[in-house]
Amino acid sequence: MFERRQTIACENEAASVFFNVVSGLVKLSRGSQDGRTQIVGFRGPGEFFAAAETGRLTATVEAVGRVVLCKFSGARFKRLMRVYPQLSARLFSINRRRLETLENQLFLLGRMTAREKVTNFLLQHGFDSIPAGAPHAHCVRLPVTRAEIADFLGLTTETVSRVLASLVRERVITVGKSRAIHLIDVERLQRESGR
Amino acid sequence: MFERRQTIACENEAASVFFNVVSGLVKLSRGSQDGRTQIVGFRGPGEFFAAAETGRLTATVEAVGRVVLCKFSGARFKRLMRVYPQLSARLFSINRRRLETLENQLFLLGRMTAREKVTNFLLQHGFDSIPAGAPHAHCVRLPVTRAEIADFLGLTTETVSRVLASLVRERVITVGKSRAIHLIDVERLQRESGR
DNA sequence: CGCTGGTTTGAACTAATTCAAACGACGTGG
DNA sequence: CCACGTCGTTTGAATTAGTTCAAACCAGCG
Repeated sequence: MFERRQTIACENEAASVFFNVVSGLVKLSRGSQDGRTQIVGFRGPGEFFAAAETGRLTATVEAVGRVVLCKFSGARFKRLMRVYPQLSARLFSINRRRLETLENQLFLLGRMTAREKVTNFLLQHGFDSIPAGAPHAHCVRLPVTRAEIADFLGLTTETVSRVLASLVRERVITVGKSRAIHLIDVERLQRESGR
Repeated sequence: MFERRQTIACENEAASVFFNVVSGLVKLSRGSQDGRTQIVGFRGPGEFFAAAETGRLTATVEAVGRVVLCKFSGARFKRLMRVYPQLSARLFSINRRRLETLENQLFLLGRMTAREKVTNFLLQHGFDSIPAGAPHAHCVRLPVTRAEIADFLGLTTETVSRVLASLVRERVITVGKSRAIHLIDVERLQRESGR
């Protein structure tokens, strides 16, 4: 169990462990000395993150909100792998999917405009998005701050804020209190999301 | 066997295959309708690329120079997996390493300056780099064009060219004919490579 | 010798950043 | 319940890194 903002594990930290997210959301990020950081992924309920065979984390893990985790030691995890052979195949296919996700993100970071980045984010990360009654009014509850969105998209908070503001002006979305965002014109978002 | 510029397989193409690179270099890339492309990786001799279980490639594969490949059909590959169980473990750990590489690339694309991107590229992709006699004069033979470097680093050819020019002006590197680049001041490059 | 594909260079432009300030939401404690 | 402080968000103005467009240049090659 970790509170908002708490660091769960650090980049390069020696730790032969496997964590499963029970509830809440964590972010995995890379940083440089001078303070720049890039979020390389989020993990929600049912998802996991783990140290490589080398026993080192490739990213810093931090709680986005209140988070409950289930921790397996390296040894215990190996035991599980032996008992459930299909687990190994499952991990393999999850890793494959993650590679694809990261490739997508490479295109996003390297080739998309700020607007495209943000619309993509809105469409993909409706973390607990509710496809509310009306077909054209999905509500996305974003548990992350503008700064975190920025660190994920390779932008600044200001730019994220400005893009959202312009989307509001154009009646494509509306932003409510406490990080709620309503997607009004999903089709338009999709058209503008590039790719 | 494929010649320079030849497309070996296309993004989303249905193809249950596994390719091993025997000699030469291929690039994996993602593209959008409007022509933007982002290279998501290179594969050199001894490395492989394959379709996911879904049987679709996640990227377009193109020959960088003349390339010799060894192709395994999906069925044949599965047979190999059964015969050599350690192969599966090996693939797993390679995928893990690839995840880490892509995470690095995310930071590079999202948070580094053009200069840092290029210096990183020079240091990492000495494809057939010769640690020549002198300790401070590594020679990198780049088999890729400026445009390809740009597509890998999320820049334009012009920017890549300009950064290289400025590195030459500052006597950190020299560029020879036919894509040879000599790294004069490796220490400086490392210092400037960010991270 | 003259193409062709790749590279370099310059000048103008623009998307996104930086810096600064005001604003709003939310929880805490008086 | 309200005042206060903190943290996050928004907005504006100025700046800049990188792009775009255009042209010249260069190397390799038939």
